[in-house]
Amino acid sequence: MKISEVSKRSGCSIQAIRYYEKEGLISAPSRTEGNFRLYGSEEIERLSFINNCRTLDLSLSEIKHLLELQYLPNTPCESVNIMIDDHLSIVETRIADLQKLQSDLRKLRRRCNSTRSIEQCGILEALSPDSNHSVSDG
Amino acid sequence: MKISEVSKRSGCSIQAIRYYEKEGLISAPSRTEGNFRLYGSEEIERLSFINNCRTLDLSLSEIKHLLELQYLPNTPCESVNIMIDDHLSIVETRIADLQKLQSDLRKLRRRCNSTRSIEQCGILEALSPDSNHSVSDG
DNA sequence: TTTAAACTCTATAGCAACTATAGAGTCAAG
DNA sequence: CTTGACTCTATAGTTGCTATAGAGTTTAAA
Repeated sequence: MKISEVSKRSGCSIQAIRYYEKEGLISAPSRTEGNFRLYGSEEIERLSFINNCRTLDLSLSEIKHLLELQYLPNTPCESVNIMIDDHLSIVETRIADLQKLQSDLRKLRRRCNSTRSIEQCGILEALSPDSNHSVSDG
Repeated sequence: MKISEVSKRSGCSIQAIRYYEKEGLISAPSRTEGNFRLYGSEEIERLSFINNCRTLDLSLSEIKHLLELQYLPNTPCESVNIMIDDHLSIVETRIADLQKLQSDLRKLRRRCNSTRSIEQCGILEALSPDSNHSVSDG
């Protein structure tokens, strides 16, 4: 299979596949006489795995770690669990941060209706440093 | 004032201040004989404004737009409101995406307890493409 | 057989908003 | 006068790709 077929079957873009090769997540495949990459079906599995992990926003280095673990089938899988837990807590933190941001933006938005001038705009006033109405207070 | 003082008072890092100058968010200040940047208090206000906006995750180009509007005090401020609304909807989408991710990760995590081997790990199994348990299903 | 379309290759730049570093110069205090 | 703190510019690095240029390869039709 050439790269475009592998791309379709694995869900990874062609550029991404070449990038993963460069980064060592997949090994360099054989080539045709004309220097085109040639893949077998194991590559599709591996790339699909990578794609699944990317869907979950795991970083390439985390994925690399998971791929390496698959060559050590008797190792305890605790580090996999820890990785997922760590990832979960990052996601939780990000959600909380964004919810704070959302609330700040909503408060800010309430400072203005659309009929004013820039000079009188409550939003710009709230963003200004000498304002009594800071970004975060209600 | 030299740059480190402005940094402390505005909340922007020294590198960030130089970056904002390069990007045209603040104008190039005067210099000492020895080529050090010298600022007045208006720069602190402007940088604090920028910092407030960055806290709300507004992009530099959005901030640039807001700064330009301040020179047009009689313009209607509708575009400010629209910008905040647009920003809010981006944040809302991001939160929803992350919540989906969080739920997927939690489901994944439940596939494994820490006493197994890599070979038997339910997490790795779920991430594999030939699995009947895809990443997203319960 | 030619030729054009479709595909692939490498290498490089770009994204966003900085941070970090190197190497050099400037300034203030002791 | 020297030492340490500060500043300067320029460049690389961050993350995971995408987009592009310019060149070569393959395939199918005319």
